Amino acid sequence: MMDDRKQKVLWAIVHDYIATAEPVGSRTIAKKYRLGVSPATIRNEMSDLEEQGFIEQPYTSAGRIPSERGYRYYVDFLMRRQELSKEEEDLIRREYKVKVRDVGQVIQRTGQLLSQLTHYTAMVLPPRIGISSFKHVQIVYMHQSQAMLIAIMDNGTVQHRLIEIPESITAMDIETISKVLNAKLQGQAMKSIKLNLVKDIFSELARHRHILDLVMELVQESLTLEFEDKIYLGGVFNMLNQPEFRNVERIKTMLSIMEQEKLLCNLLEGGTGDEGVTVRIGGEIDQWNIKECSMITAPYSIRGRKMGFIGVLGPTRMEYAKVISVVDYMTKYLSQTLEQVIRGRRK
Amino acid sequence: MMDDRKQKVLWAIVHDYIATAEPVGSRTIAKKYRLGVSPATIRNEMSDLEEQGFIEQPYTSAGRIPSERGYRYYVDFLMRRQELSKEEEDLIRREYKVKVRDVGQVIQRTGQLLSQLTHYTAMVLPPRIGISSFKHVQIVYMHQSQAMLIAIMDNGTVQHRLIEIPESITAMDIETISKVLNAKLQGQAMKSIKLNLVKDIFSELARHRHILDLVMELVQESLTLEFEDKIYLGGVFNMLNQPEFRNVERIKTMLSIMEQEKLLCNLLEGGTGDEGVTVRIGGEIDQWNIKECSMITAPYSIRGRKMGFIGVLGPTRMEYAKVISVVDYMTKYLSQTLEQVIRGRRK
DNA sequence: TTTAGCACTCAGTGACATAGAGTGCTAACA
DNA sequence: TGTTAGCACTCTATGTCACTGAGTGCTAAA
Repeated sequence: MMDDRKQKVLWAIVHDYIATAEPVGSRTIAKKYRLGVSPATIRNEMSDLEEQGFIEQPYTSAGRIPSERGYRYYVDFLMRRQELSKEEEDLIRREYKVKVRDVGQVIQRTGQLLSQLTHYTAMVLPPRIGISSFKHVQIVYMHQSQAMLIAIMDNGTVQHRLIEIPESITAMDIETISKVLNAKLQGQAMKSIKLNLVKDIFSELARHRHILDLVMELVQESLTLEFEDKIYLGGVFNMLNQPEFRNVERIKTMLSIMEQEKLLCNLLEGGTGDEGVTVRIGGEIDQWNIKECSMITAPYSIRGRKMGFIGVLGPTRMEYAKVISVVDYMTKYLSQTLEQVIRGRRK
Repeated sequence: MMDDRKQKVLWAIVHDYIATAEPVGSRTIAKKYRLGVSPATIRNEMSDLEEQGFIEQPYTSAGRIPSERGYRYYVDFLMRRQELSKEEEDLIRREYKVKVRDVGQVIQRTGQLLSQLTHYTAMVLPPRIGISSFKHVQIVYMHQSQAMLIAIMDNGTVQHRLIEIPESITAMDIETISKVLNAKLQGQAMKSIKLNLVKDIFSELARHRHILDLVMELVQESLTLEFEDKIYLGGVFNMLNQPEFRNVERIKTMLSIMEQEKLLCNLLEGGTGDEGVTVRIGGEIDQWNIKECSMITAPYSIRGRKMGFIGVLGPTRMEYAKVISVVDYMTKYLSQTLEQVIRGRRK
C-alpha cells in the first residue's frame, strides 16, 4: 500500500513544498528528484496518495500540497533529522557562555536563540516556582504602612510584592517576623507548604497574624498566578516573512493569539507530556482557530524534574527536520545551563 | 492668509480624513459640514490650502488629505480637546483601584489602559531607578560558589542578580558584607554613588574586594542597562485594524521597530522634555524609517521629579483630540498612583 | 467674490482573451 | 502488468480594454 516509490514521492512533495511554498507538480518531481520514472508515472502515484489522504490539490489542475496527514507521515516515517551545523552549535555555545546573572535572562536568551535558529516564533515557559523551595525570605520595611516581601527560591528566581502593614507594626517587629519565616520556610517547596507548617508559624507569630496572612497570600498567588502566566516570546515578526502571511487577516489572528499569554501557556504545556520532543501538526493543536500552524515543543528539566517547556510555533509548512533537532538540542543545553546556575557548578 | 473659512475647510478635511481614512472631496465637505458655500468655492479654498502646503493630493483628481504641516496646524490651532467620557473615566478609576502589589504591575496596567482607550500602540517607560535610592541591600548565600544580590529601591522596584563568589567566603562573611553595604548605601541614590563612598566601603571590606566589585557592577548595570531598556508595550496588534496597515510591508517594518526596545526608549524620551504632552507628527520623529506615524508622549513624575514617560504611537491619521486628552489624564493618574504606592498613603 | 457648467484625469472594476502549469485519460509499448 | 507518450481539458494568473464615477481645474456668468 505504501511501497518504496510512493514514499519517495511523498517525501519529495513534502520536502519541495516546505522549501518553496508552491504546489508541487509531477514534472518538478521527475526533474528535481530523479526517481528514474516519467512524470506520468508520478502522476499515477500522486493520484493514489491523494486518495489515501496524504496530499491534496488546492484546485483542480494545480500541483499537490501535503495534507496534515501527509506531514504526519513525513515526520513519523520519512524525515531524517537535520543536525545542527557547526556554526549553529558554536552560536549556541557562545550565547550560553556569557555570565549568567539571572534565571530570567537565561530564559530570554533561549527564546532569542530559538527563533533566530528556526526563523519561527519561539516560546519559553520559565521554571515553575511551585516546585522549587525557599532559600530566603525577607520583609523590608518601606514606610509606616508598607513593606516589601521578598522570597528567593533555590532555582535562582526572586518573587517580590508590596504588602500593606498595620501602622502599629515597627521595623523591629518586621525583623522578628522575617527571622521566624526564614526559619520555618527555608528549604520548603512552595507546593509542600501545608497546614501544620502554617499552624506552627501562626503560634509563633500570634501577634502578627495580619502579616502572616499576607505572606501566605503571596505564596498562593506566586504559585498560581504570577509566574505561570509569564512566557517569553521571541521572533514573532520573524514569521511574517513566511509567504503564508502575505494575507493580512492571518497576521491579525496570529498576533491576537500571541497577546494571550494564558492560551500560549496551555498550548506549550499541552504536549504529550512524556520525555522528548512533541510535534503537533495543524488540527492536532486542539485549540482555537490556530489553523495551518504546527508546534514543536519539549520539556526541559533540572535534576530529572520537569521544570518548564520550550517550543516553536510556525506554519504547518515548517522545516520539521531542522526544528526538531534545534528544539531537542536546546532543551539539553538549557537544562544543563540551568543546572549549573542553580547548583553553582559553573567552571 | 488663513481666514476663518479656510480654517474651517482645513478643519473639515483633517476631521473627515481622520474618521474615514479616505481622501476628502469638495462635495463631501459642502454636504457634511454645511459651510454655506458651494463645492466650487471650497475647491478654490482647497487649491489655496494645497499651495500653502497644508493638504495634498494622493494623485491628480482625487480628494485631498492633510499633509504633516496640515496636521500640525490642526493640532496647534484648530482642534478642540475631546475630554474623556464618563465611562472611560470610570474604567480608569476602576483599574487603578485594584490593590497594588508591585510597581511593574502598575506600569503594565497603564499600558493596557492606554492602548485600550486609544486603539493605538501604548508605550510606558518604568521609573528610572537611577534617580531612586536604596532602601535595603541584601546578599543571600545560595551555595558554595554563588550568591544572590538584591537591592530594594525606595520607589518599590527590586533589582536582583546572581553573583559568583570565591569559595573561601562563608555564609557568615556574607552577612557581614550585607550589613556594611546596607549601612553605607541606604538612602543613597544610585546616581549619587561616587568614588568617596566606594572608598569608604572598600576600607571596611578590604577582605572581600571581589564581592564589592560585583556589587558596583550591579549598580552600574542597573543604572545603564537593565531597567532603562525595559519598556511596556500594549495593543501592538490593535493598530493592525487601522486601514493604513492593509499593506503587509508596513506591518513588518512596524513590528520590527517594536522589537527594538532601545530605539523605542529613545523615541519616548525624545519629547521636548518640558512639562506637558508632546505631539510629534510624521517626520518630526527624526528617527529611522518610521514614516506616517505620530507619537503623543508625556512624562509622569513623582513628587515633582520626572520619573518616566508614557506615550502612544499611531498613524499620522490619529485621533489627536482624543489621544492627547487620554495621555494627559493618564499621566496625572499614574503619577498620583505611584506616589501613593511609594509613600504609602493609600487609604 | 461666488457659483454653475464643462472638459479632463485617474483609480477601480468587470469582461475578455491568452499563456502556462498541471492534471487525467487513453492507447501504445516493454 | 507496469510504464510512458500524447493529448484534451481545467483552472489560475496576467494583461488589455473599455467603462464608470469621483473629483479636479478652468472659464464665464451672476
